[in-house]
Amino acid sequence: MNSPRPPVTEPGFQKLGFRPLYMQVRDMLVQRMVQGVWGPGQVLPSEQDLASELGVSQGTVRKALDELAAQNLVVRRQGRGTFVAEHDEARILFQFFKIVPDTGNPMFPESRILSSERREASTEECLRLGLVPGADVIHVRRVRLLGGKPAIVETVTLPAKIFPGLGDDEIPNNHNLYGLYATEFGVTVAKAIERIKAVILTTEEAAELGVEPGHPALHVDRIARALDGSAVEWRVSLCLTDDHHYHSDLT
Amino acid sequence: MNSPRPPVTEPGFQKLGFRPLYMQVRDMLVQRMVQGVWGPGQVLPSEQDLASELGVSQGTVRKALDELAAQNLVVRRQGRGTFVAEHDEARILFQFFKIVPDTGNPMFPESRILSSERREASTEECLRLGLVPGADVIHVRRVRLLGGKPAIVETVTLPAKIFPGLGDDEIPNNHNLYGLYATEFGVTVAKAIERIKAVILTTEEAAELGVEPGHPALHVDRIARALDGSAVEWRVSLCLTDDHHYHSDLT
DNA sequence: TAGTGGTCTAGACCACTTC
DNA sequence: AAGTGGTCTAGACCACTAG
Repeated sequence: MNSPRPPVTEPGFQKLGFRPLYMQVRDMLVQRMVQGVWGPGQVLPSEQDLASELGVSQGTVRKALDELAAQNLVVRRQGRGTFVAEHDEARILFQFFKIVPDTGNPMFPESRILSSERREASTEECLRLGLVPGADVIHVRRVRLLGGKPAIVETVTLPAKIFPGLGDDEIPNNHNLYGLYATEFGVTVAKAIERIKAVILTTEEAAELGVEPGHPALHVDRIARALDGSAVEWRVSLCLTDDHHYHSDLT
Repeated sequence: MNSPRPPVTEPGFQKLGFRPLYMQVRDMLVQRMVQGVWGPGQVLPSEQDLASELGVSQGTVRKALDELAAQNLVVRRQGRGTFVAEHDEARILFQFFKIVPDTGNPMFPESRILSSERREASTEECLRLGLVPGADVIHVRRVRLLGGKPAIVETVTLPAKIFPGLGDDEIPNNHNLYGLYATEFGVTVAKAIERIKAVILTTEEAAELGVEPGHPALHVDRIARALDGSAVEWRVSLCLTDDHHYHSDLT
């Protein structure tokens, strides 16, 4: 990558070390985003500049950037440039928030923090978040409102190590947490996996949501991962589905 | 597309009629699959052959095929060729069947047909499937088993017009319906949208699944669409989530 | 007008499969 | 050895944005 003829296809290394150039470029770009060289919302160098810096053709840089755009890690804007993706409400709404009204358009929920505390991680929390035993976690419980009515109660568990100081101050209500992770802690949530079950609400849960005990709800268990693939959040949401549903695209 | 210099960028048409060449190529390839020129599992002409037939460069054909591969409509195999995607169990499992065991690998369910009948579509069925009032539909009810135990009971509603003769004979148990649609009726399911809610099973539903009444379950409402975007199936599934969950990738 | 991403081309060579 | 898709390059031109 640092000589005009890159060493990718040197004889003797074709089998073992073969990695397409554009993948190497893509990985390096991700690495720079992880390191914070380019932060969310900032513009990347132009394709030409990246190409000449890396000693590859523009087409190779383009293919790398196309993949990052497909993963929603960058946003391309013709005539302006390529930007590191932000966790603004628009992105959250289309990528990470799957509860939508049965009729009408998706909307961002209001939020009310119920509690937040810091404590030692349980065995299960260590397992799910990939923590060493004894590590600390931060717990946040909150209710989220849709159309003015409580619709979701959720528990968010975070490794304290990568969110230093979180919870010492008040956590803002009505905040987009992934935006907070990005702006305050330099942590970019890149993808997540959810496991969904149907459950019956307990008396306490029902009270928090303002419905009678015995009401059914979706139990959504999410692990969110950063750019480098490490788990940065475990979130369990209980969602009422009387006026809303979980939207899933099978494409 | 039929002359060496395609008319895409003729002066005077740049604004109004502008459509990138590769999109035109992509749409034509889809159209040919819709028409059955190339059926599921069959190999397409090579990129070079398509390029010279259409009077474009290989790179343009490649970009069109790359998009189709990203949509799972074709499968590319280096050294062999590009094939129209099939609805084999592997594809169903990774693209259309989202209920997976809590521990262990995804598996394809057994199936038991409960009933099938043909009747006039209700107002709601016409709405969901885009049918004209008075059109006929075919109803199939079946129970699906995972690990030998009933886990899903579902109702499948199909426009009779595009599945002529279906239900006259016995519908095979244990069959992959999307494979059946493709091989017997030339209908390729290309994508689907699911709306998921949590519900309490009725006495009858609970009996069919072998659990006590009042049990919670996922209510999965799916509209499946063919290559041309028309709705070809409405499926409502009630899924037990005691040993399984709905898997959702937020990528 | 200058600079960016988007499209399209032509050609070279590599990796993989099949005969 | 021949044919396929996969990678990489170099260069031209178009569409869009901003100063």
